[in-house]
Amino acid sequence: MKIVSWNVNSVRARIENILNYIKDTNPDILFLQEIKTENINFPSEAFKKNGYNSYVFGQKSYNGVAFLSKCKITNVKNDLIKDKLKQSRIITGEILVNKKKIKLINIYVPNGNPIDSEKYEYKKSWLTSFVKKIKKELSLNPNLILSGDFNIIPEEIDVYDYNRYKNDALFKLEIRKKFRELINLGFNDVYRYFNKSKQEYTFWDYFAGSWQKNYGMRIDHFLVSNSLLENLISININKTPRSKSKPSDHTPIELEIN
DNA sequence: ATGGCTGAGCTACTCAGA
Repeated sequence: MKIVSWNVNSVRARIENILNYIKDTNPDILFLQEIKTENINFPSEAFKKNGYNSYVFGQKSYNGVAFLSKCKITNVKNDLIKDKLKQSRIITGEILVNKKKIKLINIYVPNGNPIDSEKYEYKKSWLTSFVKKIKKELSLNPNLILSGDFNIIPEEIDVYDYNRYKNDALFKLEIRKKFRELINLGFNDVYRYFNKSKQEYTFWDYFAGSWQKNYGMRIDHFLVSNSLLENLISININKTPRSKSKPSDHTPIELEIN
């Protein structure tokens, strides 16, 4: 089973890119972030024609997350944590794989820049609530797949020049510590599990030729709980969509499990 | 290099992204 996470930076502006990607790679489930639209304007019909059900937690203009899935996702919810600003950043659901009930958690973590603003405080408190909730979730169901745009660069190797990001909300130590807290609850950063020292990215800025110069960062992640380690087959950052015309600034990360 | 693009909402421009 192939599960993909992709921050599409507007589902409506990206519809052609997404449909082309789906036809090329044939994933079973997609976790989308930054769909930037309300539920009513989500292009569910276009996805339905291509064999996918849509499960949407939208918001006007900003944020918004969704699942696309060939199979049914059950128990879909938007209320995993209480979001202080009522932004659409989490959607969860359940699937059955080889008799294992797996909970899917799709997230779009606040960016948090600039660090001397309320936005940074929001990111910190959001992550604190989230880590706390995930600890509880793990005690209820040990089989968790947690993925999305974390807006966290885990380590120095995960960005083209970490010195430039020391005081950035994506790389500040107290933010990276939140990521480590999650891992320490009993998760694996799947990309790093398979690639101990490889340097690859999932995001490149639109400006200053960042893509051409490979000035990127790895901020989109798949975390799976320890109980699912035996089910992992592979993980791949697929850079092709970022090279296309009118791309998202993020590219998909693809997980294969059995 | 704290923005050089890009998208949404809306029709001139701000806000947000990372």
